[in-house]
Amino acid sequence: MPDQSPGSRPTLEAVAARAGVSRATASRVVNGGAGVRQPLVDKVLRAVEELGYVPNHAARTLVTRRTGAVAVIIAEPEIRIFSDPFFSQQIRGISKELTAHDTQLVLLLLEGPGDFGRIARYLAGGHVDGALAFSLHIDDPLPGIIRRSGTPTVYGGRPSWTSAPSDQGVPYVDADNRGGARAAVQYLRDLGRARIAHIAGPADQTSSTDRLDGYRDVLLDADPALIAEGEFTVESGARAMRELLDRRPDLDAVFAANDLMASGALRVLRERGVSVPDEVALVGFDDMVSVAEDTDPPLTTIRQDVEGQGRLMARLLLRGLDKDSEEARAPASVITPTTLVRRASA
Amino acid sequence: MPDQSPGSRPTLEAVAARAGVSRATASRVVNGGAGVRQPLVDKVLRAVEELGYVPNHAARTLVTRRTGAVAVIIAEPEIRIFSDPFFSQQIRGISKELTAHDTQLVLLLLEGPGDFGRIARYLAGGHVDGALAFSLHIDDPLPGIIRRSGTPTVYGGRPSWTSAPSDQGVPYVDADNRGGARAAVQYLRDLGRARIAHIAGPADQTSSTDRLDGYRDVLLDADPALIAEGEFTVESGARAMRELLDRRPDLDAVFAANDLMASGALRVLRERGVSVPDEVALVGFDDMVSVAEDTDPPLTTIRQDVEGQGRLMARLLLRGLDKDSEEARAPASVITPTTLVRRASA
DNA sequence: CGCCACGCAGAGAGCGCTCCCAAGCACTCG
DNA sequence: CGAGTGCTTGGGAGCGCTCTCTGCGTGGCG
Repeated sequence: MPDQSPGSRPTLEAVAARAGVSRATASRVVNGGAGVRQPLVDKVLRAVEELGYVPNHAARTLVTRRTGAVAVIIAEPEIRIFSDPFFSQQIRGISKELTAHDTQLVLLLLEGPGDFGRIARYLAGGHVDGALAFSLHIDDPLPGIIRRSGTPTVYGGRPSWTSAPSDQGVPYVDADNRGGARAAVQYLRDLGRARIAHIAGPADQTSSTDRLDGYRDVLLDADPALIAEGEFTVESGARAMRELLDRRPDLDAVFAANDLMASGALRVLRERGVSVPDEVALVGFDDMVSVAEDTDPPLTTIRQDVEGQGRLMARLLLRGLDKDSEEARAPASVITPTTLVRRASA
Repeated sequence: MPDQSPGSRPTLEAVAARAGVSRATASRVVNGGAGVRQPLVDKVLRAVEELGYVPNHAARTLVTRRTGAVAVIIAEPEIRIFSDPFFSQQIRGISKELTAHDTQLVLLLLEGPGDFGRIARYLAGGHVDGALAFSLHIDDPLPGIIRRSGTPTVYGGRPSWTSAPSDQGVPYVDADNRGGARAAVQYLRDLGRARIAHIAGPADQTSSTDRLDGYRDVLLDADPALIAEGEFTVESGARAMRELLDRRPDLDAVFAANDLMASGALRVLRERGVSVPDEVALVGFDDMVSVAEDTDPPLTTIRQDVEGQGRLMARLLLRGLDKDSEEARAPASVITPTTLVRRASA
């Protein structure tokens, strides 16, 4: 086959010459062939085949002003991205969707707090058509940078400056954290548990606060002593559980804001000889792969479709990008449903 | 008047005009300013600043034939990328190194077995200057595709068709799997264990076979019944452990080819009331974050510097790319050392 | 004081592609 | 039978940037 002729690759010009047509016609064929008569289409296609022609992306971008690439920006401190399959799954979903639309995925990981300048420059440089951004903490400088760069962006997780799920300003995709939390606590209460504690996530993330809100929705008058804060890690979950146990030894249920913390809590419970779910019922959140199912006992938890969220983000973005009417690019946010998964811990 | 009409970004032409120099001079300044007198440099820089000029990447690529981007190709079935922080860490290292060299990271996840064509087209399209590829199983079509595309590539993990670590053909970075395994088994033997079992990984990956080889290096005459195969997952580790226990109830140590399988094995051991490390000593591999330390008891394991490997891969690739002497681009492979981390399981 | 050499700036030619516009052409309709 | 209509096709002008090559100014040196 026409392997790489060492050095330069064939150009459209070459294809056109070989097919005996003009460059314009060759271009039309390569881009779908609309409005070109069949015999010519075939000829061009054959030439493409024979020459092993592949369009030069840079040249195309230069004139069309579309890069066919989307940035995925992850501005998360080292820790979480390691222990959390969350991003991997999210990215998998994004990748699926982008691939289906022939769009490339440029990964932008923030390297330290001084790295925002690079991101800003990159976005401003028009290297990508749009962006997908994650992990916004309160006061995160990223949204400002993104807005200023004018890059169409869909956020993963409700950005902190949006007030309500119905906020129309910035498009984002998020699980129904509040509703899920509500379901979890409701479930515990239906089980007859009366002193339901909550291990919350970091207060500067909306997923934490939304879940906490859900907890409070059900337990309007919850004792503050029943609430402890962790950082979404196993260790912090263990610590929070100890606090809780010390403050309210009489608690009979725990709703942890994620499975990692739930598993930490579980360990502490076991250490202290508290039986789960008999003495204390435990519910997590996320249905995290290779965590929720692998604890002992397996975790009852709230499942969210992380990969689906990734797909959705990409879809929303691409839709906004496709809109030829530049104005109509205001995709609405989407809240994805959660479901309670019953296992043995509650 | 030399303002940006909202929509189109300023070009070099505009900068040059504003600075009162030619486009060529402006270009020189933007690219380092070598051979341009100071006053002019300043003028151009000021113009850049005032106009908010950012070079158009596509135009630059078109003429320089360098994209300033590198592809990271992950051809792994869904499962592992989710449960395994391996890739995340590796990518973190890669990202660090690439960022330091102002190079972008394009993530190429293989979506299903039919997706190789896309990868091939992408590489052939010259979208990237080089590639970093992972997870090659035996008979993986990827290497062929990559080779044919002529894309300079560094592999992560020893590709199966290389025979020895000293193989000079394809540059790769890998941990000293064999040496690490040797150390693990040696350690168990020094502990006085006589019937050391091994839970191996999938036979079609070199990391598995290399670790198995290391095991055999120490236990030259190991009973085949002491070896079971898993798939690097918790569940498969548990299954393998059951097999092993059924076949050789007298075993007094287990070396698992990764921590995930070790943790699965641990669960089974606990279920069967076998005490670890007293009755059976257990050693894992990888020192996987939020696994090795979080099991009960914590895992003694072989640590490898995954992030460092990622950095190394990127560095090797970039070095090969930088070499202006096109011929000299044959970076050697690197084997990174492993260390034994003593915890409670052995 | 004049000539040569060298350093620095500008002009211009593309890189490969898309897309506008006009030319060509077969048909149809009046 | 001529003009009109609608498709195809080709020509050509750039997209924004780099880079070679030329030209000019200046300084050094004979």
